[in-house]
Amino acid sequence: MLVSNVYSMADEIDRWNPEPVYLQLAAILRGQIERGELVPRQPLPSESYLVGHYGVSRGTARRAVEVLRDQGLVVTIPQRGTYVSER
Amino acid sequence: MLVSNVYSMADEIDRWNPEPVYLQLAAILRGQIERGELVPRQPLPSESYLVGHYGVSRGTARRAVEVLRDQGLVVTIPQRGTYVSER
DNA sequence: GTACATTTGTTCGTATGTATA
DNA sequence: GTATACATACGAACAAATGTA
Repeated sequence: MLVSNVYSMADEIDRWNPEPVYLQLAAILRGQIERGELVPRQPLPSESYLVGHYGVSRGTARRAVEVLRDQGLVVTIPQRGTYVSER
Repeated sequence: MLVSNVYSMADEIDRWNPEPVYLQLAAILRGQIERGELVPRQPLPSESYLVGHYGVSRGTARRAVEVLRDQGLVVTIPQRGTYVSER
């Protein structure tokens, strides 16, 4: 079959995974960007969405976004939102 | 010369100093209060600032501030900040 | 123009787990 | 065993700017 044998991440937080939750979430979002599910110039899910959808605290969500920001994948505009970087 | 021969603390944590880090940090902040660098009714540096500036964990920063609070040098207002006491 | 909701920024309280001296 | 220290993670509250009805 034509399905990739590299199974995609479930896009869920695994509480048994020793990897910190904020890094797991950063990896999930990074994957969505790389797969084009999150598009440049489009807003990232808000912090409160991440909180509700992934079941993490706001601090953890913020930290995940911070990782992506440090990697240049997203840009945050205060009081507006965080957007996927161009390029 | 007129410079005091009591050398001021470098306002840095000394990892070789057997004195606990939280007590060193408390002493640094106490010195800043006594020298008037931190003024009554003005906010103390935030926990996150102390974490970043002195390279300590949040728990350690909190313990340092706790010491000052126990000594009546500062007052903490929940969700607001910690302030240098008057008097 | 006003009121409200949304979103990020910031701060504080608390708890757990791990490591080290 | 105790004290110290760090990293992680939860929750809560308030401020400020923005967008919209």
